[in-house]
Amino acid sequence: MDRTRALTAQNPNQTFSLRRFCSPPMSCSSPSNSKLFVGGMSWSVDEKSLKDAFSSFGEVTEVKILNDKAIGRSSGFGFVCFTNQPEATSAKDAIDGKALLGQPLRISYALEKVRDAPVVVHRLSSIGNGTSLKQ
DNA sequence: GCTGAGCGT
Repeated sequence: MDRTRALTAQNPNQTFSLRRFCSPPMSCSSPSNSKLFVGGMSWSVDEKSLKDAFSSFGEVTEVKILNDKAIGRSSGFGFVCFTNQPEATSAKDAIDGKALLGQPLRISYALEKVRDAPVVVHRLSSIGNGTSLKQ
């Protein structure tokens, strides 16, 4: 009669796979190009280290590491450009989550930062409107 | 022997 275990609606042993399911490229994974954003690495990582780590998965054509803005801390995030997208994706999926110099790295697709002006007016050569007939 | 999110001239 005595149930040693009360049938509670919740089982303490039921582990819910509450893992991050933001993996599917349906959220914000819009790899415009083989540009990858590397961050979360130690503030002592160099470009050659990242390039060496990324070049192991593909040919890295662009490697850039930026430094902080105000405090001027060591560089903690950077950008890596591959010659191909599959290589970048492979490297991202491979290095992303790993630890470099003892710190976990965070790799994501870099935002297409246009260094040119966001507005391309390129001058309007339609001033005369074509029919400049002045009667 | 520092401090840990974010996207570059």
